[in-house]
Amino acid sequence: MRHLLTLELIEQVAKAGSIRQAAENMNITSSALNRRIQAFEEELGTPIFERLPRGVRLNPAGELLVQHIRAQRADLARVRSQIADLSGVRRGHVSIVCSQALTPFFLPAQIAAYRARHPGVDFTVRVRDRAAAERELSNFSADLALVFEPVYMADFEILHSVRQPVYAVMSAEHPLAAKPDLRLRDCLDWPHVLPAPQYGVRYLLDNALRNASRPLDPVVECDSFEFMRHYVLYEAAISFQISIGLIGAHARGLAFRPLPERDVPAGHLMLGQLRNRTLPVASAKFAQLLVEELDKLAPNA
Amino acid sequence: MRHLLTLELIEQVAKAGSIRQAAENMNITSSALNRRIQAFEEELGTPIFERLPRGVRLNPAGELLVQHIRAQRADLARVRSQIADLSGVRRGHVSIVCSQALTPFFLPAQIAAYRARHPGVDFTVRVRDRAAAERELSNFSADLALVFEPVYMADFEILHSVRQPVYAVMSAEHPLAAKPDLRLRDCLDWPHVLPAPQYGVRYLLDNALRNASRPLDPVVECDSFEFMRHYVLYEAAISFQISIGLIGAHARGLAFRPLPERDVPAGHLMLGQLRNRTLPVASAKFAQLLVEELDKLAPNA
DNA sequence: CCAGTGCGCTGCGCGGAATGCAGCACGGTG
DNA sequence: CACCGTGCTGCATTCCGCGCAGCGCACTGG
Repeated sequence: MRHLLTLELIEQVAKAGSIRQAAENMNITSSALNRRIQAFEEELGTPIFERLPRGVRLNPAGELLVQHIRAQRADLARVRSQIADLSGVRRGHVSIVCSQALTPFFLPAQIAAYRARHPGVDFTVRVRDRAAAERELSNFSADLALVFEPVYMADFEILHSVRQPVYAVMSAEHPLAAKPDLRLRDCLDWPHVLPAPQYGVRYLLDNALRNASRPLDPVVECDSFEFMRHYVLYEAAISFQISIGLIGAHARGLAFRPLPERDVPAGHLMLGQLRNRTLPVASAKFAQLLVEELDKLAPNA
Repeated sequence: MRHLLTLELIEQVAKAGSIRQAAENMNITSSALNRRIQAFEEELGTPIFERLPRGVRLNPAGELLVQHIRAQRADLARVRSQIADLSGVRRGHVSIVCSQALTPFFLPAQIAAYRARHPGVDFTVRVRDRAAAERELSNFSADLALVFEPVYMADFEILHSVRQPVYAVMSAEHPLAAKPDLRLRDCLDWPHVLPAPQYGVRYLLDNALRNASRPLDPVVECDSFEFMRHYVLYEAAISFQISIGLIGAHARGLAFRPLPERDVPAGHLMLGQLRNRTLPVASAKFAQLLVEELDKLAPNA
């Protein structure tokens, strides 16, 4: 959009940290860019960049402005999507950021189902830990976030929430696979494979054992749940995940058993968006679909 | 703001209903304006105006776009206000639309109190009936609405609500001024002076008497509450208003007595804004002040 | 200590985009 | 039928924004 060019340039300068660098990226000369910025600051009545010896940085006013710029672009995209919607065929784009647990089964199935009804809509899916996911919402670089145990930033607006107890995951031949009343301490008798601390499952386990005599002592700590699911097939170890990522897993020789909530409280898988933002048509409809399907999955809060 | 010029022109054309007319208003030639619009439609990929023999009119896509333009301008104003707020002194503008009951006492007092603390903030106050008030919120032509018995449009977000029983208003010498247990039917024995049907007080009275044997039979129907307050000093008639507009009125020879709620249910005076909108700093702070003061006035819901 | 580097910024001359002017076709009006 | 007001377009002009080259500055590293 032509009329937002200056704003886009400002955003680029903020990202690059230098006028010359940004000018390079946008294929104009630094002088032209410099003058645009000066003209804009003149018009606004206040500088938006601090001039540093090695470049520029946004000042607080600039931070506010850049947030506005992102909101503008996102809202324009929404308007275009609504206009496209008027003319019959639904087109559009949905950008969603999610926790790893959603990648093996749930999200692919939902996106495919949605695309079967609206082939004109395409998707961007990014896997991020819970902190990064919320950051991407604030950036307007994602429309929706489907995150396990989000960190509750102020501008994360919850659209739906489902309880997700923590499951112990092991090989189907593992002795614990058949034990009645599986407890967390039983699992800790065996080598255990844990997600890195930035993940929600780990957070819940850490909390559960904060005052316990037996600390966690992972033989493998890693940031891939797929890795962990496969690892327990090679060593008689225990891993931990939430159920939504385990659908269909027993077909691959895995067993998974819920941990009692008196040992590890259930976490919450939450669908959210940036507070007060109006989503594009496609994203809003997809969010609606997700809410329905999540509700079917676990009708409790 | 330079970069929004095209958008502003589009809005002007929409308002004027003709390119030539809008061009005149904005001091450019119609050809220049015409080409800007064509270029914009080209860029957007769809027309935004219907071409009619006597001018142009927004098509649905254009309606969406104009709403976006208004939102964009309002949000930019918010950003500027927040930036101004960074630099210490609060400056800004508050645009509020209200029911007539607020004009004699409450709103002047609140605005003066706010301006005593923040002299850099100026105000626009417009008196509108409850339907028009909500329309002005949607337009972004008002930040806040303080309305008696709003019509509950979907995008009216309630910030605060206070109960406001209906009072009978009469001359201090009127026989009913001293009657214990004043009932609505007592009032109807006398000539009565009523607000026009679009006002909340009238709406409540109409509802209360829908199935009654005695219909309303106003000797004067009018759209000025000030007129009605003064009229009852000249004829031994009864009028009806809510208490917030009557503060200080007994000093002027008026008496006012609450009607029991079994006769006329209390209405609600509501402070609201456009749903999901982030208000400029000054407006948000003023809204906060209003909430506190309304709450002091009547701590019940 | 002093070139070297990368930065923001500015004077200058040019090219293209936006403007204004005049005029076209069209449709409703009286 | 003439007449008006509309959206739209060809053409000359103007002027805004661009790239080029170069300045002064602050930091860096040999």
